Order: sequence, then structure tokens, then C-alpha cells
Amino acid sequence: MSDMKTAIMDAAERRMQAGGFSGFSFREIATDVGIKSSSVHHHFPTKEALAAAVIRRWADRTSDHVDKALAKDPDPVRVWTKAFRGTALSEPHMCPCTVLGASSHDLPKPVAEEVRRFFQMCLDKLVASGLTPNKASEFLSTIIGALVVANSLRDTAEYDRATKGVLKNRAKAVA
Amino acid sequence: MSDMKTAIMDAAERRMQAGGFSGFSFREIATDVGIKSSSVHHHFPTKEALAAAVIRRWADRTSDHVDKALAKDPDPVRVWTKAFRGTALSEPHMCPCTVLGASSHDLPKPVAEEVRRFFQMCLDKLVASGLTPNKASEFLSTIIGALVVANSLRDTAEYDRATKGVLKNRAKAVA
DNA sequence: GTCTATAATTTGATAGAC
DNA sequence: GTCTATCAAATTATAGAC
Repeated sequence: MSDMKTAIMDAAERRMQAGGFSGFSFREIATDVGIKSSSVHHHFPTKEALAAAVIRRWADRTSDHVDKALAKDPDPVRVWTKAFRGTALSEPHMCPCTVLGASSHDLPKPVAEEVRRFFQMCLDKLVASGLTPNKASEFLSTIIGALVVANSLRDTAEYDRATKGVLKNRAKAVA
Repeated sequence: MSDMKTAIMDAAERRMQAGGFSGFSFREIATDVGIKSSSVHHHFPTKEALAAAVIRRWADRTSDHVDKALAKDPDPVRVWTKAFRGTALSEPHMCPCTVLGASSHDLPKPVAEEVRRFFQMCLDKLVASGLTPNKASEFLSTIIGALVVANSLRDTAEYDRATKGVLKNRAKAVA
């Protein structure tokens, strides 16, 4: 992948984290990377193609990151809580899949499908790590909701308050 | 409040639930209620004023609904889980505060402030019902995240999977 | 309170030169 | 691969008639 294509996806990702699918324009992305908006179309034919590529890359990176972390720490709850904590504590504080997923029914179908794949991947990996389907759903909802509530309250510490109990119970279960 | 003002807020609320702040336009709202877009401005001067009014009404209604439900059922976890379940199971499946909160940093300040007030109200009421601050944060995050994940997966049953464990543990704690 | 008309801006996208 | 130029459509908002 060319450097410019990567730079475009980086810029789009950051703006999608803050404002979702309608939170970025080709002109803004172009300015961010130092070219013109028509040149962005050379790398990504449409806005939906760019958004879908960004979501897929985020999903792939998350999947890879979790796999590597699980090799060092066998507790999936601790691994996933820490992974999303990184997103919650650093700007722009949100996971793009969460922002887009909240308005999934207003997205172009290919983009909504990539978002769906992301959350299905999260659930599948949690179950593969030993959680029951119900526990996987409950835990994933807690960390996703913690991102949204912390973002809304403008208080990153809210993420830790929301996830403290999950980690504590897990420690007990493991001990 | 005039019937037309209420109808405008109803239309805006529904579109905000699906697409957030940028998910509705004055022309769409106008068509929904059968007037022209310029006439909408007679009732709400700006888009941000309309959005802020819709969020505030949603917060007030939620607060009132929960107060009444708590008078019949003393368990706040059951009451709040059931309240958001109604949103999750019926179209357009989302709480507008959750959709807007996910992209809080891309909102006009007065709108973001109303969203913040909504989530702070939820936490305050949960703590007033007897939950510790940490448990209130964890529980709120779980039901908010359940909305987002269920919406993204296009599977309303996901809300019940995510909240089943919370209700079960609560039943044990009460028993 | 609703209308017509319109301003001013932004949007995603395309054509074609270099 | 980037540019200039441009298009058609949509956006929020305002002015003023009725």
C-alpha cells in the first residue's frame, strides 16, 4: 500500500473516530494529507469505499493486537479491557466502529457490513477464549458502552469506573 | 407546546435515533410533518436548538418513566434494563443520546451538553437507587453498549444476551 | 404560521490537462 | 498521481409577502 493511501486512511480514521461517516469530507481529508480532493478519489473511488477500508483495517489491527496480547496474558477480559482502554484514554477517545455502529442504519450497506463484521469478530474471539456466549455479549457491551458514556461525560476516568468490577470479578474467578 | 412543535420534535427524534445530528435535515423534517423547511425555522431557530430540545425531552421522559417504574418495582437494574430494552426492540432501535454521545466531540456545544446531562442523570438516579458509583457506571455502560452492539449486528436478541447476566446476578443479590 | 424565493456554503464526484 | 475546473445536489438560514 502506498504511503499516500495510508495517510488518507489515517486522516479518515481520525475524523471518523470523532464524527462518524458524515464527520469527514474529501476536502478535509485532502487538506490533512496535503493534496486536492480530486486526488483522493484516485486512491479511493467513493466515500463509502474509503470508510469501509478504514473500518476493515481497524478490525484487522484489533484482531492482530488481541492475538498477540493473549499470547502474553491468558485472561481475555483483561486483554480486551486494556485494548479499548487505550482508545478511551487517547484522543479522539472513540473506536470508529462504535461511532459508526451507533448509526448503523444510516450507513451505506458495505460500511454497515464492515462494522457488523467487527463486532462479530469481537464476540467470536471472546467465545474462543473461553467465555460463554452470554458472558461475551455482556462483557463486550460493557466496554463499548463505557467508551460512549466516558466520551459523552468528557471524563476518561469513567471508563475505569465502568470496567473496574469486571476486572475484579475476573480476578476472583481466576484465583 | 403547539401540536406542530411536537410533531417537528417527533420527526427529528426519530431521524436522530437512526442517524444522529447529521442524520436529519430541515427539509426532511418539513416533509415529514407536511410543511416547508423555512416554516420549521419559525418553531426552532437553528438545527442545534431543535436537537438540544429533542435530547432534553428524551432525558425528561426517561427520568419520569424510570421514577414511575421504580414506584412499582424497587429493583433499579430491572427497571433500567427494561426501559432501554423497549428502545432496543422497537424501531429505530436506538436511544438518540447514545447515537449523539458516540460523536459528542463533533456536536455543537449546547447539544453535547444536553447529552452529557442525560448520562449524568442516569448515573445519579442509579446511585440514588442504592448502587455504588462503580456499579452504576458498569451497569449503565452495559445497557448502552448492548444498544450499540445489537444495532450493529442487526440482532435485537443481542440486547437480551448482553443483559441476561446482570439481571441474574441482581436476582441473586436481592434474594 | 406558512409560504416563495434565494443567499451562501459545502458536499461527493467527474473530465481532462500535465 | 496530482492538478484545475466544474457540476449537480443538498445544506442551514434569512427576507419578506400573505
